[in-house]
Amino acid sequence: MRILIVEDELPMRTALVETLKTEGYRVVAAHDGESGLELACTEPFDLVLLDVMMPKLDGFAVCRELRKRGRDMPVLMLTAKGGVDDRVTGLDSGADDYLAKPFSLRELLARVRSLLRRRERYAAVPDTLAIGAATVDFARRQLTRDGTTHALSEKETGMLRLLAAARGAPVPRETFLDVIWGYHAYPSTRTVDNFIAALRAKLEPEPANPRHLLTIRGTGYRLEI
Amino acid sequence: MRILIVEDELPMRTALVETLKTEGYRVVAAHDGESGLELACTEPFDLVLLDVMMPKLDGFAVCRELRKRGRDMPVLMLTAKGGVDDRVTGLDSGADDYLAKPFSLRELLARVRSLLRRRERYAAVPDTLAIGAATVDFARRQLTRDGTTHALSEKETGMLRLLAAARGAPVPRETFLDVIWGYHAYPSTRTVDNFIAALRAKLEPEPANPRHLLTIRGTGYRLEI
DNA sequence: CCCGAATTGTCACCGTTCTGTCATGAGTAC
DNA sequence: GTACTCATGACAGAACGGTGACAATTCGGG
Repeated sequence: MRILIVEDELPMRTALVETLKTEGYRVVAAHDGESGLELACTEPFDLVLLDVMMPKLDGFAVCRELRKRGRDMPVLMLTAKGGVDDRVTGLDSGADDYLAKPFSLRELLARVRSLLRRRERYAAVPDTLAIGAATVDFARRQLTRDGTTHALSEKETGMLRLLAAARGAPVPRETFLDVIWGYHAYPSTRTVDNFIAALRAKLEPEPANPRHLLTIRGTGYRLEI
Repeated sequence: MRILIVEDELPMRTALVETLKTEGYRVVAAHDGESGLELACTEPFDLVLLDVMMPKLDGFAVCRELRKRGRDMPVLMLTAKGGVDDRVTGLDSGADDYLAKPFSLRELLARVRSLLRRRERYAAVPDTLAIGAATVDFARRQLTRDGTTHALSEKETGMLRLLAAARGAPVPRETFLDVIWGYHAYPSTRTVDNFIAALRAKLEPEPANPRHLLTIRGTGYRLEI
């Protein structure tokens, strides 16, 4: 797992690099926002640790720019300020999690692991998947059944992806919200149901009698291929 | 991948040649602007490294002349001056990226990779392509449908090429801007939409109901052949 | 077997964001 | 000068995401 650290203060940078190396991650460090952004855009990383307080290009700006350029690796923000405002700005700019200094290295590692794990399952899904009589093309974001092709929205694609990644295991509603919606934005559980309904309409020959996208009462949903 | 280096100072030239050769690129070096321009026009290169400060024909002039003659390989400018002015002149003259001396070789390699990657996909498109009832001739820059032939502008051709290279996957607006417009010149996203509209008018029998050049909301566009 | 609580399905509605379109104008090549 | 290409901003319309109300279903306990 390759991790990029963007942090201007030397002592903190060193501490982060050493800690993460010890855990077996491959670590690259940048000392300001610009070089960090450059690195993040040109080399592949599985996670970015981003300090907020940096001269010139701060962490928020780097994160926004990253998202703008379509990089979707998880970003963990680090900041000295602990205010709510900062938190909101950070998550708004596209960060996935947020850690206020001072933090314990133990806590840092836990969050890093959590973010990496979140991606893992999700990433290992093939480009196309056959579900009953239907075929899902994740790359093209479309679903074909009986010769009819339905476009899938961003969230719909994400939910199907997550269900596929679970390989038939039930996926709790909370997991959908965590992974698809992200750390912030917590819509009601009704929202998840709505998307399930939309997916059933496209996927199931008989949406009222689902045979593939099944309800697990009290838990969530699971995908029967 | 063939790279042309145009640099008058011997030590720098040697360093660049050696570094890039070590990375496995095929490298040719020119020691002044005129011979560099000559080489760039007569032999095929995938990338040009261009020093700005050279006697007689400087980097800006070489780059402008290259573009004028229709060579569209990526150009990476190198200069000792780090001023904003220089940067603007460089990008205005048609360069794709800009690196101020002194720079680390690591950074140079990262930019080279980035520029080459940007082109990669783009190159592997056949000369003509059938899209539904239409036929695109990339070399002649024209599109024929129902016996009517439409001329395609430079940007229109580029966008179609990029869409074709994506093989049905969605192409983000950012990617269009990166690849077709280049590193600098960041027009608004409305510009991309306008070109899509123009392409639809020529490509689609029913431009209001596109069946080939599809919108992927929140992302960009994709080509359904 | 029936009742009631909890969970899920469905629907209409609304605000936000994104896209399509157009008029306009600068810049450039012919 | 004229035609063409490209860029911009305003605006309207559409798609998407999110919510709350209510109906339907499930399940456990009397």
